[in-house]
Amino acid sequence: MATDSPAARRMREAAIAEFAERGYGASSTRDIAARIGLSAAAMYPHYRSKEELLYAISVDGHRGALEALRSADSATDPPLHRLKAVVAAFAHWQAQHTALARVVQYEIRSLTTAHYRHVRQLRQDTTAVLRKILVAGQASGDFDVEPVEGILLAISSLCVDVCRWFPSKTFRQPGQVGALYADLAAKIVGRGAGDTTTPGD
Amino acid sequence: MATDSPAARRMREAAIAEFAERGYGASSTRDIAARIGLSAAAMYPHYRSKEELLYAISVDGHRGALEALRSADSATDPPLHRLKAVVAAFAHWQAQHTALARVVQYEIRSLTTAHYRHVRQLRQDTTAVLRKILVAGQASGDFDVEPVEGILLAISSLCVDVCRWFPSKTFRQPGQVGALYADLAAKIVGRGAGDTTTPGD
DNA sequence: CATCAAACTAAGCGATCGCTCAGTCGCTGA
DNA sequence: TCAGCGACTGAGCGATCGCTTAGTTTGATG
Repeated sequence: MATDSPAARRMREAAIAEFAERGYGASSTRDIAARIGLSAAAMYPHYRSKEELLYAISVDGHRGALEALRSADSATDPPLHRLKAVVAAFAHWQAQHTALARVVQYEIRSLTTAHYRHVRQLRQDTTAVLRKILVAGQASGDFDVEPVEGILLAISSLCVDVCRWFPSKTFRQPGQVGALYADLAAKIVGRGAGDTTTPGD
Repeated sequence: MATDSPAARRMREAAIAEFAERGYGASSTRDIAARIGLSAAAMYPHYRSKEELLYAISVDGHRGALEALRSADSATDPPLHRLKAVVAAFAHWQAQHTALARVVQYEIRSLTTAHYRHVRQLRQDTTAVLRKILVAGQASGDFDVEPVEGILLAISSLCVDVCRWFPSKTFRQPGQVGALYADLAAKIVGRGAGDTTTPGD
């Protein structure tokens, strides 16, 4: 399907807003189409079904987040610098793309099993970026991250959950969240008093 | 309405399972009733509407979590001990009541504005339990939690998000999560090497 | 200008939604 | 014993759901 045409893109944007606001199950294809002034049937030249629209959004979102993490990382930097950069980028992305992130995080249960499997792979790729850094830091002695999988889970969880509450009364700018979370991650891995510079913010 | 009768309770349990699995908007009153072998109309002697059923569940859940935090706290203990106890209880509750917690955290958008306001108060009460401890620890010099609202948000967020991923491959028991998160909270407030005992696990 | 493909609409399909209503059933207190 | 009441059912209301179909419009291509 031609999911890269301007109309298809606008449909996705409308659907992101609708899905984030009401949830996939409570959103109607009529309301989504109406947001951009089209009739209910206008979706079907671009997406085979409502679920395929969700799938396209979900893949887009997961790829975007993964790309944000990867481009924030630089394997030659010291572990703490890498960790802070990647955590800041992750939290920043979730805050920057709140609506999309909510769809990405909360609506995956509505995907077909085949589509879910693809998306799950992208999620694992994302986690892997952080895991590599933690393992490297543990090996070099820069981090104290035992148990690694637990710390990894917690740091990921922290970043992912940003999309649930952002923006708050005290946090309105994605950069604020990125900076705070980079510092928190540093504290968690046992180097709170170390490098206090946060790349990317 | 007689929302404390055995039938009403069973309806809530069925609805929790359904709402957690599919989301409020995608759940039907027929499917909920069918879970306990009743007809679609059997809900209405107990709840005026589907939304009131969600509201009853939401209030129940928020009260339960709040009570778990409060009964884990003891104002005479040292701040670090209090923090670890309350964080452990919070994370433990989210893990123990995954389905209920998901409804509580993700479906509040489907409440009427009046019902939402009530529930929001309960949420603020819950946050207040943690805030008191952080402020006390900051005042006594036990904690380094600047900015307080940021640290508070992060610790709360960490606990709340447990319901999204629990159980995972490496974390199957609520006590595990409680213990890990108590240690993380201690590291975050700047006393990772201090008291290593975690009450309540 | 004629042709064709793709985007889009109006209408409507069958299914399902939340909810109502008339009536049945079984329990309870006088 | 029996009137009354609340829980519950089966049928069904009007509305809305995802999606299909037939037909119109538009813009690019020969």
